[in-house]
Amino acid sequence: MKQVEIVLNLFTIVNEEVKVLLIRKQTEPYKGYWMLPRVKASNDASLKDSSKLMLEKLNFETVNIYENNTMCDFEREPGFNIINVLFVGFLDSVRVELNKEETSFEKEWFSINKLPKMAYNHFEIVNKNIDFLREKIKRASILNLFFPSDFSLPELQRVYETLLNIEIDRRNFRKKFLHYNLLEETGMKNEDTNGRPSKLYMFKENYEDVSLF
Amino acid sequence: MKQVEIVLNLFTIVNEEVKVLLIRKQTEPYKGYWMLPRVKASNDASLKDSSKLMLEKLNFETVNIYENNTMCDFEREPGFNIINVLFVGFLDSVRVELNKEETSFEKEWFSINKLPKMAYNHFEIVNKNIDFLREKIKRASILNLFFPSDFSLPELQRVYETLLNIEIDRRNFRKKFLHYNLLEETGMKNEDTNGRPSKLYMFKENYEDVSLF
DNA sequence: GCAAAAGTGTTACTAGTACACCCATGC
DNA sequence: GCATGGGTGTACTAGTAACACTTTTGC
Repeated sequence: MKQVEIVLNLFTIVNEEVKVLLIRKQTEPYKGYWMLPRVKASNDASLKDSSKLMLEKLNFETVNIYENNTMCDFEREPGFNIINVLFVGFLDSVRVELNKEETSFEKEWFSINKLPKMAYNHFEIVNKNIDFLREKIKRASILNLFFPSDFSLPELQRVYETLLNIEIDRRNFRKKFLHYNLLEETGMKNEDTNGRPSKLYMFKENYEDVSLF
Repeated sequence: MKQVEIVLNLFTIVNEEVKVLLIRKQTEPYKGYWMLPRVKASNDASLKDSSKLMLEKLNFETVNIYENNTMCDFEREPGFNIINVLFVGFLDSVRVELNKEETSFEKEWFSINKLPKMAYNHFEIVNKNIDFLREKIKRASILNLFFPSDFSLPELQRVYETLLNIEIDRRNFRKKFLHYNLLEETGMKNEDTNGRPSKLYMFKENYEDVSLF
């Protein structure tokens, strides 16, 4: 037998820490373990549509997700070939904050450095997706999907510094993104800060794909 | 119902043209059309293993293949959700030459600029995989998988010039690859040429991932 | 010895890095 | 008015791009 599972891996960055959204498994096997949100691939909908439905169940509606790859969990059940189709999304802290409300299942954001015991091969999956993310932010190509709108350059910089584990000069970081003509100002400012409010940006409709790091 | 198909997309470059391997479909639907080699995902083997089997059937044994992504062909048959798992490989002209022998099915290398009528969504798949390839050769990360050994720098350069549709200075191209310490000489030379034989190289076991283009 | 393709080094320019001061806001 | 974080310009350094001649082979 064969089974196709859609696995959703949502990332965010809070206080310089990369975090993933996990939910608590309520049934055996692996009862009480944490896992990535998942759903069986529907026969009546495309993979993308099924994953959108899953996002809605988690109360995220405006998150862009990106299909990464598949992973075969051939070991899980003898005679069963389980194929995980991986979707990755990236949320800013505002969207995470809006999602604090109660759900029927336990959910929590875990730092990728302090992951709990996870069900199935989900630990492996998270690591694969982190690599995917790390690689993707090195080029401009799909950054607009990960960062839909309303981010400040210091915020964006923290994402880079955290994920790539490097330190970047603020002025040079600005220069890079503005020089390559990737961004436009929204005209808004982020006032929820101690110091001077930061300008908010969004990616342009069309920009050239360049290598950033 | 749900069905998982492994689709194999082999590329090569001959005379500055990017080519893909297609086989002729012998049964309805799309009888007589060309298609990518494919196989149903086995219940008794991982996706990777199934794809290796398919390679053997095509008489390619030493080709590295790389999993790209999935594509959902939800429209193909009403009530059927067909999930294509895409594998991509890259062959040098020597391996292509070795594969000229007869097979029970018709196979042919088509230039990506002159593709024939193709079955299902395979045209779309080929284009997605070309983009994948194009993106991958811009970084060092998995170049060693695409170019396992025994290539000359002029050959490699032609791949870049063709796929990226640019012209590169020979000296600067060499400098880039040698400076980043990606390659080592095999000590062999390619004698099958008109002019001076070219040194053959291979990628080192370990090299740093850098942005090349 | 001539045609064909490969190998090599130097200079000019462009892009990236390092660095310090001023600015807007909250308390 | 001071603490906090954001925004800006310039000089220097390193990496990329442009360029011509020599070398090795086959015929």
